[in-house]
Amino acid sequence: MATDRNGLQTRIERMCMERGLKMTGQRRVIARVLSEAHDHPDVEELYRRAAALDGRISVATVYRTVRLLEENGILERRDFGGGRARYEATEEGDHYHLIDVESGQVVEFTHAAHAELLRQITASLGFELVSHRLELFARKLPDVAQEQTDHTVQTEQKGGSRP
Amino acid sequence: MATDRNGLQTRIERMCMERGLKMTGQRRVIARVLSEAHDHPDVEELYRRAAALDGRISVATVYRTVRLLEENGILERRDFGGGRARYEATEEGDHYHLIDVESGQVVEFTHAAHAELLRQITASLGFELVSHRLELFARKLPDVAQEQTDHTVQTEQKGGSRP
DNA sequence: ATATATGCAAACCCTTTGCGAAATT
DNA sequence: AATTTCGCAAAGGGTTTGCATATAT
Repeated sequence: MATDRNGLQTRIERMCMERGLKMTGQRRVIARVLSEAHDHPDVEELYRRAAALDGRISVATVYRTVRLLEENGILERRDFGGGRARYEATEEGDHYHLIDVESGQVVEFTHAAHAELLRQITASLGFELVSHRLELFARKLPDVAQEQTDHTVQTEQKGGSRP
Repeated sequence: MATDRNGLQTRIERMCMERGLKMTGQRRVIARVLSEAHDHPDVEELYRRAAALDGRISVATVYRTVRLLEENGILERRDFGGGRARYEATEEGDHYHLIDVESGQVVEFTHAAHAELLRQITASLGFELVSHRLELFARKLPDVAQEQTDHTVQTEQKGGSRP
């Protein structure tokens, strides 16, 4: 039964097997990279990390795997501007992204009321909300002590982009 | 002084001249096409419409012009999914887009409170909002009589796409 | 007259794909 | 053993660009 070289299954590998996906060595490595990623890597970066673990992986396979996982609801594709798609594991809690226009840093935040608000707007237009996209492009303010709100803050160091 | 064949300046042509942009024949045609467009055409569509008016226009010029106008705040680039950028003239009133996932139809709506809400969220994260992106992907509901809200509704027939 | 814009076609970038070889169930 | 996946390199689709020519100011 598929386990990695440490005898441990990553969360994403488990999800793959639950869906009956064939687990090849490459997929296991990519699954591990994704499970350990706490940022929003693009394909090239995933490839770099995967290749560092295994070497026998091609970019084509990363593209194919990423697509497969997205189709299976395991991964989510994001577009933060900049031409390339970026990926993150599907999480339970909906969250949004703020992109620092200067550094490219991505900050995740939640806003529980938002989804409901969008659902209402959609309904008032005679539609049923299927999905939505919300990205904030912002610039860091001089560091004034901030009050803590209900927003979850999570910081990430990553490449630049423009709206 | 630059006028089109009818002796009339389009709104966008006027904006170009205000910004001191050199007005070539091609730009005038593209400006006219954009001024008359009430939808969100992609470059290929703009090219088609421009070529219908003039013929001596290349796609490269449309790309260059569209980029120039965007850099000058005259045009706004949109991404409704589907790989190609789509454009619309910069308007005073901020509005958002709902894309019908089945027909590709784009519905514009306004939501005054939204921008302010996003500004607050951004501030609470220690940032200053520069710009934002919000798109709703939705499916048309069976036609129940809808109450009219403050949302401005404007309908458009246009090519498909997927979130 | 000078600087800028255009057309054309080649180049680019990210992503997808055809094919024979390799690996999984 | 049958089927799916992989690696490679070539192809695709949207967008950009180098260069010689044409055009606006």
